[in-house]
Amino acid sequence: MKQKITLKHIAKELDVSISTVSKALKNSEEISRDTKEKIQAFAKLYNYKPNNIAISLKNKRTKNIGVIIPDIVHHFFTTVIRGVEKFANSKGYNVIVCLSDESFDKEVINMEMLANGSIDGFIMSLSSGTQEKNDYNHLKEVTEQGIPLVLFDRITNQVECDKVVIDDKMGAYLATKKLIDQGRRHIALITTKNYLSVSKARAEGYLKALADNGLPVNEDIILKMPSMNIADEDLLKSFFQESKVDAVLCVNEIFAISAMRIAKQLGVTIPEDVCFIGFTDGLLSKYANPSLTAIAQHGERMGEISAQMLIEKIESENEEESYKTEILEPTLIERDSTIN
Amino acid sequence: MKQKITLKHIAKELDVSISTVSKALKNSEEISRDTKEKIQAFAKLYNYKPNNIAISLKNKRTKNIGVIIPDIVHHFFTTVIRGVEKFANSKGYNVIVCLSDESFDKEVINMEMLANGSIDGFIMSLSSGTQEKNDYNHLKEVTEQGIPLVLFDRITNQVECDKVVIDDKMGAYLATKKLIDQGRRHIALITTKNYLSVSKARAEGYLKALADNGLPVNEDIILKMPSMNIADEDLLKSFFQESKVDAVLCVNEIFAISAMRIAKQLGVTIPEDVCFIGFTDGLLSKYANPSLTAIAQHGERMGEISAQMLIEKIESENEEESYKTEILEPTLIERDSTIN
DNA sequence: TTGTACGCGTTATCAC
DNA sequence: GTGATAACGCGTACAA
Repeated sequence: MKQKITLKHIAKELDVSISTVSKALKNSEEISRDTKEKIQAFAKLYNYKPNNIAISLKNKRTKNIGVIIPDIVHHFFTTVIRGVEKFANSKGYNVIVCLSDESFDKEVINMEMLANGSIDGFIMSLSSGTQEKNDYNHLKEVTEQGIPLVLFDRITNQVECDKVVIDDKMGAYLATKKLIDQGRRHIALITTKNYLSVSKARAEGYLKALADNGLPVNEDIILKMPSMNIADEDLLKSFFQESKVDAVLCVNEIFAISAMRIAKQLGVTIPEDVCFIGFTDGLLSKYANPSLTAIAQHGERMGEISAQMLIEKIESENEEESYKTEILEPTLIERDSTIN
Repeated sequence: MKQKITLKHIAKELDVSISTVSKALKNSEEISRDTKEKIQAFAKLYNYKPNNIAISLKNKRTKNIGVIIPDIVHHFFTTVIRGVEKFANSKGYNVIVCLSDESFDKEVINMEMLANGSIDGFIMSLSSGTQEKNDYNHLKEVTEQGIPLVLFDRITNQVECDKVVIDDKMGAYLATKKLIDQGRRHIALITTKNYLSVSKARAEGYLKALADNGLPVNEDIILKMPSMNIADEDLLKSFFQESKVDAVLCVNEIFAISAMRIAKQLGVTIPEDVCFIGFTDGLLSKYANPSLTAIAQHGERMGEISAQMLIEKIESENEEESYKTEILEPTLIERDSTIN
């Protein structure tokens, strides 16, 4: 096992001082060509690489960014990570991923763990637990310490920081509008209990589209699921049995896929009898049968933008506190679950 | 903006020495009750937390583990990350995720980036680029430096380290056997060019099952896709048009879903005309229509085991080099794409 | 041209 | 009971 080599080792071996070695390796003009060549050759031979930790301690820069997300099975979050990783890597940063598992406590623990010097900044999306509890002190503490923070997708306006979202309201509006334009009049909304910022915004868009087109709101066809990750199939079944609907808008693709399946089991023809549109244009939407018309959230782009905003903040000298909120436009991807 | 507070600050503020503060905060017996209380109260008030980086430098332990995977859109890898994160977190470790993007070069860069002190050990799955190139020097260098490494799923026996895999051969065997038992005789295999270790093992299982049951191998119904991430639909189409098959085994679920769709478009009834089985029991398999019989790879479990093996190595004092290979048993999850 | 000294934040050892 | 010192690995201002 060949030990990791340090400046000190090289210095001793070549009988020069540590600082000479340090300078030589940075090609400093102060050092003679001879010694530089000697040292550089030696360093290369033994594959010297500076120790990141020491450099971090010195510079107070870790070149790490912390990403805290509620869950990693949601395809959307995966694409965001990808975007973050891509941009961050291109700027020489590593990505530390922590999962809050939708829990307030885990979110707090993860943040504290990373905030003690492990990272230069945070990119995060709030856990449902946090949004439900409506407690953002852990975020505030972090920003007060001067650690840059970018919130994406599930955000709060109770914390001052950079934010990246898609226009969820507009997305829902577009989708609902499309359904209305196709002559649908009984449009259901399948969502979560609405403490989630995104669910709320999506419901607003849905309601506004109805209102703008003179359609009444029917609370009976607004279905609220207990969990964001899995659809309650019994609920769906009784829903489709009892309600007369001709279109369904879902706040995520798992709900949409599950709803389509239950509907088909009950003899519904898609899209003729009932049209479906889901949020998040993920793999499931693409490969569903029929394929699902979806509102794309552009996760990868969101990740890239978040990373870019964060790194700019990290690397900017001036401490003027100005925060931006970037709003991305959602896109409707039309597939076979609606009529073209 | 309240700056991060250090031992030095506390020491100056309370007019004691740094070492006294350090000891007091660790509740050392050496320090008088009075000073301890004073210091602890002050530290708590200003929310003192030791700086991770400084501790890392001192202990030569970062409490970070590096995970390098080819891609994050494959559901399987996501579940592995989850397992790793779960176990690692419970032991106080953070997870740094890097994506090699199936590229040898990126894999090397990521490894080098992390190997210089940022992490205590690696968990990784080889990129296809690396397996194709068959060059594992970057792995060897890392292990020679004494950095523990656990390979999972896509492994190589050219590097000595801990490994975690499922028995891919057995999985393919089980699946093929099941199809044969159902009376299928023309069983296709949809795979990748077989430099990928897993594809190779799966092909072996498939071939062995055929041989054990006296069935001939028909090279014409072994279809090799150019990419692991996306199925070439034209290839699939001409394949189903030209070949007479009554069952299909796919090395991943994207191939399986795509194949099912194309087959259906061509008027095939599933599972009566053709049965389908796919590797990786992911969301797509579960939500497909018909739902896909799948070979579960137990990604989360694999992640947990990898993390456990790695952390044991990291924290073990003795340097005896003994490496284990953990082989998990695959499970066949029966759904509607095969006859029950 | 090279070397010394110091600091980043922490802990451990030893001296007072 | 408290404090000074060295060390982890590196970079740099300053001295020689």
